Amino acid sequence: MLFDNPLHEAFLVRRYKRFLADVYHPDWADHNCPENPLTVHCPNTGAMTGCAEPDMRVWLSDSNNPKRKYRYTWELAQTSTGEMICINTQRANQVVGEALQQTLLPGLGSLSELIAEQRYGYDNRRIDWQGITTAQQKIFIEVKSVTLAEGAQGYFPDTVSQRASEHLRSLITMCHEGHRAVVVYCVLHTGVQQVSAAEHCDPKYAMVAAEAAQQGVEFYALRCRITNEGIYPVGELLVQK
DNA sequence: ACATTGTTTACGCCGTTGTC
DNA sequence: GACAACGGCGTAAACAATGT
Repeated sequence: MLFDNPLHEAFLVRRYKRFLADVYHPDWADHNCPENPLTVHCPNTGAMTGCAEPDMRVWLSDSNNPKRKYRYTWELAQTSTGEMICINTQRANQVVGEALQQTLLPGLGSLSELIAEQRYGYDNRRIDWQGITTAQQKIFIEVKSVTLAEGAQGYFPDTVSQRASEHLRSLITMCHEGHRAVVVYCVLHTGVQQVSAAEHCDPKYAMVAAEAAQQGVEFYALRCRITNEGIYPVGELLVQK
């Protein structure tokens, strides 16, 4: 996934009201200090634990859309140790889509008829990706973006997420109905070498994840290269049980 | 039109208080 | 005693910006 234009560097002042963040850059005439910030759109409704610390170096995309209230979109953040994090949750689905097309997750095999955001089942829930395996079996893929790191260990979720547990329940149902059901942790933090369910953030999710694995739901993690020019799927990472 | 999700505002209900 | 007014509490709706 290539950004339309090179991203603009800035520094974070604060993130607030879910969708907003204030940033500045010493070189910008109109917004050169934290006291006189530029407000940008924050496309992440989650907790963003460790991704939104004051003074973090961040990168913005320019929508070039005159209809938007806030022209710039916050895409990346850099930790104090230089690791890159993508905070735009929409990117995860795109990058996983590319990974599926490139067969970068060997365990899934080569998939055909990939459809995004398809509705499924009695609860009419949206599933991130749906496809057909080489064995002509239906496969459903739920993408979860991993941005929380403690050292090289990545975790999902970064806060209690009832929704995430509900998604796992849906996947378990899909397994029972004879389909393949998969979670792909899209690792959007370059410091992460392995991924596991975050028992310390959401014990219930960890429990349901273990149950899902038992019931046949498959778990994969995707490593990504993240630069201010694009986000590229690289290959598989270990998911710890 | 719907989704994202935590916060804020609005509102309905209940029990207490004050007044006639 | 009857009823309005009010505070507290819990729930529901609105809100923030954008993309699909």
